[in-house]
Amino acid sequence: MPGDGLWSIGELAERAGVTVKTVRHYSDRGLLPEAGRSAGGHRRYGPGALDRLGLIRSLRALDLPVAEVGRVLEDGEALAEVVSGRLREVGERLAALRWREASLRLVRDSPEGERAERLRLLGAVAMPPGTGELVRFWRRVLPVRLPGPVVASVLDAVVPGPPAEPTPAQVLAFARLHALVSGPGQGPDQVRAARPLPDGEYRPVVLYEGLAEVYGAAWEAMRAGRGVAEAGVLDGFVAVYGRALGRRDTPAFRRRLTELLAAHEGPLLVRYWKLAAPLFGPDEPVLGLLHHELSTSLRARVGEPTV
Amino acid sequence: MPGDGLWSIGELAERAGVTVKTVRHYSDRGLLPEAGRSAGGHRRYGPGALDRLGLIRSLRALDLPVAEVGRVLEDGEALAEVVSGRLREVGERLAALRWREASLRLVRDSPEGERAERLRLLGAVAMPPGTGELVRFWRRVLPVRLPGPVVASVLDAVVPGPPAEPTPAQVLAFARLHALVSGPGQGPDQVRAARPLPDGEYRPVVLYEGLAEVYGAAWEAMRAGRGVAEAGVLDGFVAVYGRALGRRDTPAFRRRLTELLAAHEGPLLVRYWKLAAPLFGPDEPVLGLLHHELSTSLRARVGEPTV
DNA sequence: TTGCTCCTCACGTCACGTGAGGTGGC
DNA sequence: TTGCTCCTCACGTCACGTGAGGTGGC
Repeated sequence: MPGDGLWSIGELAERAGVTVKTVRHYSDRGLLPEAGRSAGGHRRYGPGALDRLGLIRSLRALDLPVAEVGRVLEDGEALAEVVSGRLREVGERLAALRWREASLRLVRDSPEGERAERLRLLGAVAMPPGTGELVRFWRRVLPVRLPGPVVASVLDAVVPGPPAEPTPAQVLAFARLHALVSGPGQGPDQVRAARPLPDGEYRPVVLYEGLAEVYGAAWEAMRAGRGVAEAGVLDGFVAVYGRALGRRDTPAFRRRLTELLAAHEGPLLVRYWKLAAPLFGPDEPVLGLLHHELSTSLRARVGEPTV
Repeated sequence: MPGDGLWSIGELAERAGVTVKTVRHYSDRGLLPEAGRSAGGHRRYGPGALDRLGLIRSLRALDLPVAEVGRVLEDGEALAEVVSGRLREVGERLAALRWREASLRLVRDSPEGERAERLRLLGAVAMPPGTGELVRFWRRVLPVRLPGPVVASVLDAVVPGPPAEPTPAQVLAFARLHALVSGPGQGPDQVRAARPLPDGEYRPVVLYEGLAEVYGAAWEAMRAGRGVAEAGVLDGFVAVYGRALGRRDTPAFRRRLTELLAAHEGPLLVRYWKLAAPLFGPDEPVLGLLHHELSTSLRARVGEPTV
């Protein structure tokens, strides 16, 4: 029916640079209205169809699902919302793909003998991994009576976030951390041993809030190039334990504290911090390391006269 | 049939942390052999099934298609190859997603009035865009008689590669470049006008090989903090045109050359280089800019006595 | 009349998940 | 006997591409 100013499906498809099948698909789904049909049942398209088809293709190029494209066509206002939603989704897929790429590299570059075990480790974590398991672990480790807000801020400081652009080494560390924390070997006994002091002997809020402050000071000292365990910080460290235990800072208390700290720096937490350390950014304090430095310095000084 | 040391599908699934449907799926596809069936037709699994299922899940976590998982299970040697293939694929998907993310941001942050046009521009390029259109453009612009290797090295220098992690601005520049180069307004006339000199008046190989060297020297001068158009480089620039045209470097030739260069710095290439410049890395020379600087300096000096 | 276009089903893609309708096993 | 598990189809997902078998339009 030439001369009616309308196009056949083939003419429209060619002008838009898509296949006839694609145009038919959009027509059937209602995205691209036909001006009508010829006597023989052939689709005919009006003058607005080419622009509309172009818009559909542009939106599809952004990977909007056809249904969303339909929404946008019906209501131009919806574009911003739909695009934001897509951005969120694309962000998630990017995170997953980045994690997957690092995992594949890890497997590819693993020595023969370690491959099987690493595959097993990787199979046990999501990509990207959530922090749920780590959080649950710390909730078990932390003293039961600690109030919610304190727990939240501790969790925030001790649970590393999955890096946005992980290296294979970080993927491995995360997988191992996950295995450490959710595998066997962290039953009630091990978990209890990971607590800083035996339950019931101290005031947990005083200890945790005090330690947060001391770690902060230690971190500042470290960034400023001074020793992590300079005298003022170390005194603060001892004072916090003193307050929590209701004891004064005496040489005897320092010796006792040294023993306590040594007894509770068990293999579970040592391994935790070893794995977790490289997962913190250069601007984030690694509490486990700071704690270790403080404990070690204290041990070295015990017996020395208090300044 | 308890006591036979075998597991039902449900027992196996629970131990592996997957659904019964998933196990059935792998069994049906031959990845996970059944030890046999019970009298009533229920699947029974032997002791190796749990490990095998774990391996399947690990490989699936790396997003190997089930068919590839099957290959790896049959032939452990195939793992390296399959993983490499996957890495290639993941790399491509990452590139596409990064491009898509930047495109979505671009659309989201576009002023109302520009959105429609930008959508149209984006719809016309692949994500990530290929360089095919740009290459075809330059093949039309370059003199016909230029030998293959020279063409190849020119193309390499003038066609920007799509950045691996594009910003929205770069996505827009690339889309505009694409439109510039493949849209209307670059028919034979415009393309001929984009050539550095009228055909037949000069020796193209001499010109292009010479210019490559001069641009290199200009780039070095620029990186070293000296002027792009310091005397030595500028003399070289003139000399190359002189050799190509069979003329000596005289004040008259310099004036003539200035006119030629001005006549052929047409809007097509000006716009090309304006769009392309931000698509080159900081360590890559932008030939169009260097050329412009050299031409401009020459124009400024014409009339001055040759040193 | 001969090609070419266009029509409408119907199926495949990928790795399962979701039923439906029926049955085995403790 | 009663739940619970397990069985086998069959269909849906997503945006088309690929036929098959038939017909309109120049």
